[in-house]
Amino acid sequence: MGPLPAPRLRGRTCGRGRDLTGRRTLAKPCTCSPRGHRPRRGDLRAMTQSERDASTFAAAPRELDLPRLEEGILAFWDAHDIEGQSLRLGADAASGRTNLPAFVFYDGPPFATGLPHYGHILPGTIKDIVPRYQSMRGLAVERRFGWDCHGLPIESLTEDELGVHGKAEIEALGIDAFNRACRTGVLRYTAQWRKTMRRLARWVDFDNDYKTMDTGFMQSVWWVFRTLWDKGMVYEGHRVQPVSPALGTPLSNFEVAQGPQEKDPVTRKEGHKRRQDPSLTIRFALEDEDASLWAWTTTPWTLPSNLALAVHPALDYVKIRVKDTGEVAYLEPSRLADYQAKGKLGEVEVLATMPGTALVGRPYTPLFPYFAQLRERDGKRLAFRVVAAEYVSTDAGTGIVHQAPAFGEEDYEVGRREGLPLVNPVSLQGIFDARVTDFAGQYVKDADKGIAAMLKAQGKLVDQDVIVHPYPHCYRTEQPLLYMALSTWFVRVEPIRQRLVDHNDAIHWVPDHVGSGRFGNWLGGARDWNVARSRYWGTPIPIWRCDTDPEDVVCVGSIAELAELCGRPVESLTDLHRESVDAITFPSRKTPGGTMRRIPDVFDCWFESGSMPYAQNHYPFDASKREYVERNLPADFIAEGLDQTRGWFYTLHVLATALFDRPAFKHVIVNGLVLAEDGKKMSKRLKNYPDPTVVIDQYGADSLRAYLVSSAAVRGEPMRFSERGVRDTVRTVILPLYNAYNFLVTYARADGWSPTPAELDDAAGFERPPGKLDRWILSRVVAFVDELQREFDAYALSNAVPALTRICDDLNNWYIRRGRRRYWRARGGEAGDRDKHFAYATLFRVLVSVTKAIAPVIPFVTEWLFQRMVVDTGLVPPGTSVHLSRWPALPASLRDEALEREVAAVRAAVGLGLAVREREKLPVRRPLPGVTIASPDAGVRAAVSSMQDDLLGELNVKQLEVAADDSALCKVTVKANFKLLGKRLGARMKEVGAAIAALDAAAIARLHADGAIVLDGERIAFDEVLVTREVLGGRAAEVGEGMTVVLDTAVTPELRREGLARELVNRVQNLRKDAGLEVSQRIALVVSTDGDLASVLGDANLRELVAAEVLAVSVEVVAPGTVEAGGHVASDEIDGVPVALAIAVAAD
RNA sequence: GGGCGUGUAGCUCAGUUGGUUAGAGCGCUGCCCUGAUAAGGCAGAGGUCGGGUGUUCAAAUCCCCCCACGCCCA
Repeated sequence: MGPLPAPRLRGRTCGRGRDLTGRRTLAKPCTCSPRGHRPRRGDLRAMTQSERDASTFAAAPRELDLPRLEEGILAFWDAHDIEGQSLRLGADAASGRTNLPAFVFYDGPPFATGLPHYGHILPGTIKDIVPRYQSMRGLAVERRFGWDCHGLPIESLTEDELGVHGKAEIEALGIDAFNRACRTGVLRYTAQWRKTMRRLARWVDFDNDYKTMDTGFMQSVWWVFRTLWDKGMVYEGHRVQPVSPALGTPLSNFEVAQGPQEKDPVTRKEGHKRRQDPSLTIRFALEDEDASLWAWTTTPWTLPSNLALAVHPALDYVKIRVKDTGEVAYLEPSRLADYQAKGKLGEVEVLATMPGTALVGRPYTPLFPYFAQLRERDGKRLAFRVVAAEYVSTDAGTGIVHQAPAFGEEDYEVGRREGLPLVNPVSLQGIFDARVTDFAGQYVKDADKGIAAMLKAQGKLVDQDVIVHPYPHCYRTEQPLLYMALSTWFVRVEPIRQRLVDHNDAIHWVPDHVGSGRFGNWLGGARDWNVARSRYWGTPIPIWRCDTDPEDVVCVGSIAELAELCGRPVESLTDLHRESVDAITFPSRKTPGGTMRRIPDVFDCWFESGSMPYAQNHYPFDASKREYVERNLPADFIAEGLDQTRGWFYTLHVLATALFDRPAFKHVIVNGLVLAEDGKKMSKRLKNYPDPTVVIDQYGADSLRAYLVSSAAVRGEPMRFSERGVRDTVRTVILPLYNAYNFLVTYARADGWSPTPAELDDAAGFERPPGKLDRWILSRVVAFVDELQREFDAYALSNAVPALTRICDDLNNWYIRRGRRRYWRARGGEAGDRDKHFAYATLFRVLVSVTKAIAPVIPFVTEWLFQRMVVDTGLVPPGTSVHLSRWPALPASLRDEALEREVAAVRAAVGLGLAVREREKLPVRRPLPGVTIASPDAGVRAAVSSMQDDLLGELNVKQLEVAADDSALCKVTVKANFKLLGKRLGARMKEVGAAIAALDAAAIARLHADGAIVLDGERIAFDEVLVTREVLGGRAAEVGEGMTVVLDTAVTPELRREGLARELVNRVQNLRKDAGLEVSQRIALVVSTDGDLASVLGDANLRELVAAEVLAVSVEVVAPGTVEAGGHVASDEIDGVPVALAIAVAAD
């Protein structure tokens, strides 16, 4: 798809041309100025200087250039510090400087490692809409921007930039230099972020932001950790982690995922790069029987660390004798069959079958002597025994799995459960230490061969093979990773699991399935949290350990405490990063002669994100904010993407529960991922999405916001971003609202009508209009405002824009359309003036209310409308903003649902009538003698009768007849109401349903009259059937919506002449429009024609009708061919009669 | 491999405790209307409701299995 043209709206003079049939043509050249040289009439500042009359509406711009309009509003907000006023209200309330009720919002910190894209713009919009709405509701909302500065993404970026990779190189460069580079790198994009957020009208305080790398923030993180420590929630443990031996460092999951990938040749699935590894089947000699256990491994280098063998407790195992050798061995029978099938094993005799549980506990001889001393402890068997493990599978191997607890996560878990010691004779570089005497100093993967050879020589090898399998490799060195248990620090989560689940019940999730499903499940199975990372750029873990007694550790909870411990002045400790605190040591208070040194780890950066409610306010060190923090937990509202479920949402929740036994937030909107239009991830490389700044410059931020916030993504589902969608939003959302405003301004200016303060009064004080049309639109607006309020209060944002389109439809396609003539200048009479006043006042009031209610979603256009309607007209002082005003509060008593139903019935009748005209090819301009509306519903009949004028006008017919009985017009059939009857009849439903459908007209009439009928022995009530009507053949009628609409199509000569007059009116109006006349300008009309048309104008009444409709002060009929070219002229045919028109502007 | 979600018209999505003609908007086609609107109205074409199985008088909807996509976890 090529680039989409920007929507450009032009004034009437450069509109698409029309020919005189009223059809639009594309032939007419466009006279609008080229982009960039447009008249600046849409610009707020320009307009306020040159075009604004005191206390009346400014003219609508000839062109609506949304991006430019938005820039003007940004300048207006800046000039009057509107955003600042809103933000300060929030900050003041939050900090207790004012008594305004507060609405508490936490901003989730983005990683500032790139430019903002749709994945930030969508949550950014959500985070803007809710606080704007709550502000209008009278709450003060503090909104502080947050920056997540630490963590691996920024470290990786810095490594690339500095060209240093891995621990050794970073430490050679110096942590100081590395962290300095991280510190500058992380703020590189802040200016662009700020610019983009401003352009999107996201009101958020960048000046009073928080950064996770600020000393105050970091000190609060220490406090959080120390508090957990004091509660006994911190312990040192091990976790099996992937290690890159070449880099000599453990890797994060993120880095593992960045390792080389390839597709599996069979499954075609992307996975780790595949490699060849040895595949050994080893015999372990049982100590209590002259037999062996066969076990299998693909990592021979872990065999020296073997401490157990695992069997599945529920699987059956067999004891066999191999016929050739006489060896007796145990293994799983399906695996036995596999070995035999592959020819690795000959005939066997099955000696016994037993469940895995029967093998558990049996002792075997250590394969190697290195750790044989672990066989017993305190006289009890410790290692080298069979254990049970559910994870044992029969996919490969023997069904008996070698266990080396230090070298696999599952092994580690089994070892922990079984109380096995943790034996790790391998360094981070992958080198065996001295304990493995035969292979000491060897790289483990190199030792694989020697280990296999030794086992073979000792007769312990059953089988040796090679396996090709996907295996994680180092993202830098491409060497295979080694998994090993490393010491790390944990926060206990398992003991507070139930509290986490309980507090989650109090959280309102949007969509709710995230809370009950993904998040709830995660909490229910929550594991202790490994909070330590052996990295550099992060908040150092404040644990100091004695160098002579590893059990002697202290956790430091503040700068002051550290200063006291190390004997330095507090003022000298201005930074808490590794380069500043690693060197700090102090003598142990417990261990004489011992020196306390910090452990090298830093915090998982999620620990910092989860600490933000406290750390952003330097809790508890800043005494002025202590109460504030405690009062503002939980937050009223947060929002982030679905990917944060186990990230920020989780860490916030865990820490709030652990520290304060509270949830961290009350309402949360979870947005889904924004995908490219092709349904794939947005990718810079593929260029499968348009640059956000380009989209904003083209269509405006309001359109983008409205588009995003109407998508499934605000309900946590993935959405496909389409530029076309943004463009359509301009047309379907922004323009209809603008058009309604444009109508008001056009006529108010022509009429000199200006609003008075009474029209701004939402309270009950204003004078209620007597007319049905006005009362109807007011009722609709009350319903609209209520609906938005309900949706916003439920944090359901996606229905706001559809609600706006519905009210705009009511406004443009019924209220204004039906009320059009009320705004025309020549009305005369006191009654007319009074009606006109209500017409203007109602439309004005409606537009202002709609503008306010939708302001949180489309802040620019609404501000622009507000300025033009309310500020320019002098109702409020300059510098007033829609976003600082209160939510519309129209009296609920304006709601009139009965009236809404009436209008709905009339609009339905009109729709049916127009459908008849369509089908019968009866153009609406041609009047028809009558319409009959038949409905058994008295409400429908009353509605069409009472709004007869609207109905006749829309359908262009002269007479309305209303009837209750439509039996002469329609064929009535009934069918069962399955929903009702099905419950009652169950299995008989089908049979009875058929009987109901077979009822004839007479039976239906009886059913209606008696209220019930007996069929197949079942009594069927009238309200248990559904009535369907079908128009009887050969009629100009349509049926639907509980009524039948029939048109009388007998056109009299008189009606035909009137139709011709209206055709003529239509041609003149088109010409007026093409000529660019103002709506109130008078014209002199010359019509050149003969025949029927000339005689129509010869009729004084019809000539008067035409003249009145087109504002002609004179109508002259001349013979064909006498209208000159030039000026405003047009020619056409009406009913085959040629006609030429000429108009000239006349004096008023 | 596990958890959660998604799959309905060309596109974006509704579809209630299961109820028999599966809807809307956009786009397309035709017709119509206009004293504000590059708008609007009416209609038409367009669907194996991802596939399969089961439960039921009745399944887009409930069960089970499978497929595809996404996120998170392993």
